[in-house]
Amino acid sequence: MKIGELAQSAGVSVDTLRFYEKQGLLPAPVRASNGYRHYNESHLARLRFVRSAQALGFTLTQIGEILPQMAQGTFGRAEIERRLQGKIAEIEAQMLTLQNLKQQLLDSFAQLTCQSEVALSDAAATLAEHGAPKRIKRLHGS
Amino acid sequence: MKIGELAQSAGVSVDTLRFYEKQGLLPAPVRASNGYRHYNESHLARLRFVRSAQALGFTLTQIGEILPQMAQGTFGRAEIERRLQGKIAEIEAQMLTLQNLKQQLLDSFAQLTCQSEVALSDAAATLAEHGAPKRIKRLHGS
DNA sequence: GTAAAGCTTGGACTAGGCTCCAGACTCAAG
DNA sequence: CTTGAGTCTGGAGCCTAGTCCAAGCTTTAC
Repeated sequence: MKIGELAQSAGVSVDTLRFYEKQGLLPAPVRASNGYRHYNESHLARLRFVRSAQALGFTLTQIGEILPQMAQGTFGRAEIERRLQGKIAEIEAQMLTLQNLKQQLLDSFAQLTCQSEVALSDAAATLAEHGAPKRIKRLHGS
Repeated sequence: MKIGELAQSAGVSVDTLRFYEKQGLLPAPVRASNGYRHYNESHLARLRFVRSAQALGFTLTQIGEILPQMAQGTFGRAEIERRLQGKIAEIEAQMLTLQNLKQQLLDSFAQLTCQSEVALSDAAATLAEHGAPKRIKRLHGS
């Protein structure tokens, strides 16, 4: 399998594949005499794992930490459990933040419909004084 | 008001103020003969508005679009309403994504406790096939 | 008088995950 | 043979919202 074919199979770009290789997320494949990378099924499986873990909210860095442990087999049930729990807690915290944010927007909206034209400004000012959420921790990239 | 005083009043760093000025979020203040910036109350008000809008989930870019319209007075109730609605919709979409993500993690977890040691991998693979959330749109910066 | 704190500038740097580029090579189709 | 698509490399650039730095000025406090 050449790089374009693997990219196609997995739904990623060839740039992404070379990037993953550089990052150590994908093992360097054998090279044909022309220098072209040649991948096999195990690369596809690995790539799918990386993308899936990413979909589960893990960052590439975290995935990079998980991978060698999995390969060594030292990655037991307890460890997986711990990581999943941690990720769930992260998500719950984010949901709470969003819930607050939404409520505050709804409040602004309520003020707006029954008050004045500068309600956004007012609501925002009020919000700022009474302590708004500072920032939302990003789960993974943009 | 010198830059440090404004920063103090608004609870931001002087670096942030210079950054906002460069970005056009804060009008350039008059300079004293020594080159120092001198701010007035309107700068503080503007700054508070920027921070508040940010707290409401708007990005600096979005705030930069809102500001000139507000200054012109062409920014009526309908427009504010529209933007708040849009932001609420964004948040709801994010919450839904997080809800799905959490459910999928819980599923992985369930599989894990009653199946095998490679459950994460399995769960992830399953997730990938059945359509995982691709990415979470960031509400605002890290 | 001297030291510390504050102000000025431009520019580099951060994280995360890619994306794009130039210039050179290889391969497949017509 | 030519053309176009695919591949190679290293490195730069993008995005957000700042933060940090150096080198040099000014102001304030003692």
